[in-house]
Amino acid sequence: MASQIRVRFAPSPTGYLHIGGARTALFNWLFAQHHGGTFVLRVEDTDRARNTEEAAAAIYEGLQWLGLNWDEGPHVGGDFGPYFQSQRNEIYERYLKKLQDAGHIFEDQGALRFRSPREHVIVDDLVCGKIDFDLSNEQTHPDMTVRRPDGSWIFHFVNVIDDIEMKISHVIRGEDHLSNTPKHIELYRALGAGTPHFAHIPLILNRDGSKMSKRDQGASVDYYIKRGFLPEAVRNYLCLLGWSPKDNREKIPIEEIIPLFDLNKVVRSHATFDPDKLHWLNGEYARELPDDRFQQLGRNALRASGVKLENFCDDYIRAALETCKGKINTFDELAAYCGFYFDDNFNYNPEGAAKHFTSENQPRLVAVRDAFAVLDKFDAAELEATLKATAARLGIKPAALIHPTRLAVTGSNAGPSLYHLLEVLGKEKVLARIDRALTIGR
RNA sequence: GGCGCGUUCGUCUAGUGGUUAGGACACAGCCCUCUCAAGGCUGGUGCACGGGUUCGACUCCCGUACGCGCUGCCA
Repeated sequence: MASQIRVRFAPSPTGYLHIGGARTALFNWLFAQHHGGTFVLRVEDTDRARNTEEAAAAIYEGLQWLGLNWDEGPHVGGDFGPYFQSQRNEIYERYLKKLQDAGHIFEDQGALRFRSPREHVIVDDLVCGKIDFDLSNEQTHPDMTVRRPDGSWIFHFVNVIDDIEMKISHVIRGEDHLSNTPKHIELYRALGAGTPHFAHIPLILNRDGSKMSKRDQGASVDYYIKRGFLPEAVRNYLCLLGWSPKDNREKIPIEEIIPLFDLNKVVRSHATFDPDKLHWLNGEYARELPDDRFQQLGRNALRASGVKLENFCDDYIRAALETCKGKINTFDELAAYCGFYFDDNFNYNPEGAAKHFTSENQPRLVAVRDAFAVLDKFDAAELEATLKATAARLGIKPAALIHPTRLAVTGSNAGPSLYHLLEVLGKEKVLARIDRALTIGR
């Protein structure tokens, strides 16, 4: 038996999916998943119907990336369409007529307004609790406009009608709509429709307490797609913003969140978006990625950074990426981390060069080079043994050789395991790079 | 201005009258270690303020402050 739970995400096609909108969509989706209900996507394009498809594409892309697939809406259809407000004019006309016939509508300079009954309206919110709004004062609560003189519709009106028509059972939306809710309820009543359940979820703010807006870095889901974040990590992080499993877990698979998710566990206060924590959580997911997916995402990231992978053979790329597993948090860090595999003309880290390319280390590096040069097997185990033997012969600690060698072949003080990286690079490149360092380093 | 919501470490949160106020990110130190990560250990920082109620308040009530939202012929 199908559940009667129906929720919707109703974005305006702005050309990007806001991180707060994504979280609202996520909570709706989770609620639907939890109850075996239906998740509807509706595009609220009352105002700017022109480039709707194009502007909505970014929203589809963001939702799909996060795995928030809708059961009804654009592309997938459904029994309550169309799912674009710009195509629902007849429905709105019909409802307007109904209100007009009942005497709820009056004209004001060409615009149409809904006459408020002017009473107290109790909003019984699933997150915020019961709230009493006093709408009796016309000065503070003017009659809302439902239609502009040019015939276009106002959000409050069409939003309510669509929720009625689409049989939405739970309206889960941002807290910025809480104060609008009593007006909406007046409309439901005037239309003789039952009111849905409401749940207003707290807003996501910037570090400085301001509302995240389009201009803020990281306010768009697209930002995380481009920066090589993992959708499951972003989704997990978003779940933790305003909701908690209450058992101290942070990293939770979505399959485990679904049965746990409930509106009454949604926090009432605003949340500040913390990029650091997302970064950490992404690393948690990145570290346990299956090899094939890591390889795929790694290659994508390198190509996006301008690395010409076509100039290298597949085994080499594979081996190179293998040494990076578990080392990066987001894939946009990859090029900086292992770009040396694909570029012989890298620069040396200045601090590192000052510290390790010293006259004292010069002969040591030569010793390493010579030891490596006579090796037949150029694998990690052999390289490690050789380097350590060389250190012992010189009467110094392996570290005294390791650091200059790493800098010489990678240009950096940090990176993948030295012995493995040397193996991947291969004898020819390793020797050439040490030679280059010996020239430049003096 | 009016109305509404909110306020536990810097941040996300647990906590529903009696707790050494817990966890996580970030930060610092130590351990491990071929670097960097990861991992382990340790540490510091918190109940906005003022009144009540109560034997006892982070928890309940009132007020103040601060933040946010709404107050559009934006959504």
